[in-house]
Amino acid sequence: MFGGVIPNRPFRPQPATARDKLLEAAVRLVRAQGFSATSVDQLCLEAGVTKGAFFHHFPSKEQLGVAAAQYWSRSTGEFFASAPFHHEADPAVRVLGYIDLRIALISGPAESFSCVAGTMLQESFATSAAIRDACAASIGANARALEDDIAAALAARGLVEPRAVSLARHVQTVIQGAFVTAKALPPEAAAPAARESLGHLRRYVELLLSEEPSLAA
Amino acid sequence: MFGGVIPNRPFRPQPATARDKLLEAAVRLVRAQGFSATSVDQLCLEAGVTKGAFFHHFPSKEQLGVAAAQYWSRSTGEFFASAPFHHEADPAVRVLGYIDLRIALISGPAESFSCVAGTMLQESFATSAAIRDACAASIGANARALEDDIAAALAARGLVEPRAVSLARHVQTVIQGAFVTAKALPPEAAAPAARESLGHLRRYVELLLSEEPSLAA
DNA sequence: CCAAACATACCGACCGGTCGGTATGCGTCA
DNA sequence: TGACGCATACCGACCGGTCGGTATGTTTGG
Repeated sequence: MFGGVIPNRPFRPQPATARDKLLEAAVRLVRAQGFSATSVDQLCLEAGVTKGAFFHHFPSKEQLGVAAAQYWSRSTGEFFASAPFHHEADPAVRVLGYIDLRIALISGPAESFSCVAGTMLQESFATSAAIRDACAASIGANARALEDDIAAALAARGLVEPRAVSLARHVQTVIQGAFVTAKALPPEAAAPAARESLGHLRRYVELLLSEEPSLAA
Repeated sequence: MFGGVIPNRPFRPQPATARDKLLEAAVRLVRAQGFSATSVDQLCLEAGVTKGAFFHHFPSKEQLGVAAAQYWSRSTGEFFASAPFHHEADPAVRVLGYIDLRIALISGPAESFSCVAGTMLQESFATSAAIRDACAASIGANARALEDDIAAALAARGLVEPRAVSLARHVQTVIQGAFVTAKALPPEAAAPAARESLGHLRRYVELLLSEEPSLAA
């Protein structure tokens, strides 16, 4: 890969402070068992810090959840922002390049490639507005990062339908869905199935962007 | 709608026994706040039964989760099995009819149209094999119910790619993803966004099944 | 020397689960 | 017919343990 990162979780800094260690632990545990099933004690154990350190850095478990979503959003956002597909001249190629990169990042068991924001969103959207908003911002940022390229690609084909914002959201929807249904399969089948769904998404985008303008009318 | 059912949650029987009341309460609460964030006491309160009744019918909270997934799978399965789109002659129309029905069922806030199996799967796949398997069976049954129609529609167009099993799974993936990303939006925007993503799925299936055989080669 | 960065000990509320007991319905046999 | 025996359905107080959170040190870097 590029930038010397670890495929599934880019931009993984050596966690130095107790705060960083807790955020890293939160990413691992939330992916594996969700947020509410993860206790503060468990987070401290996984991070190798004590409870005092936890509540020194975070006023509550909920605030750690918010911070974890932001940490996740920032590190993944930086990773995708620095990906080489942005240098492609054709916006359609950039869009497909993003999807190909997402496919390439999927490997191993489900908990190693699933999305922290999506997982937390699902269980916290009704119980914690702060966590919901942080997760929504993370997924929304991913969609927005795609929107301009999609808009340019659609415009280049003379298409007014679908709207770029809608298609960008759809891309994130399929990615999130792939993470969910992957968890229904045995570990060794999870990644291939998720990649296959993203393959369908890729084909859809390809069909849209290779469509003859006459067919779109 | 058909059969005199309630749109979002078909085949809702008048819950008579404490067991049924608990399963109905589980559907509501799990949709809203997930499984592990829902306590046994809360389930009893919502169902209007006592804790004694709970553990009379279920040996553990985990087993209630399994039963809730099966209850969900059975009631939704019966609903989709009895839907009128099955009477269409063209298998492609049946497939699109299924997607259209799924779109029609999406309304109101996210917790009123989201999937119990998908929600529980996400948080329990690593902590409870029994719940994971029950949820996986529910989603798998939905995919399998589509597979024959998809296979027939693809065969009628002379397509060997994609495989029917893969496309059937993809349909479920997009549906699950739509439920997740809907939760990132304010309640009034959730349903329209979810419908829009299923609209993209519908367009993809349409593009596939209306594709000229020459293009597929 | 003092704040920031931790560690330790502890709290009350709530968790899933247990247990002794009651109400009710049904088959059975004198 | 009716009273007995027994299973099912349900009740609610209670248990040990874990939960998120707090109070109070102790260490450490500037």
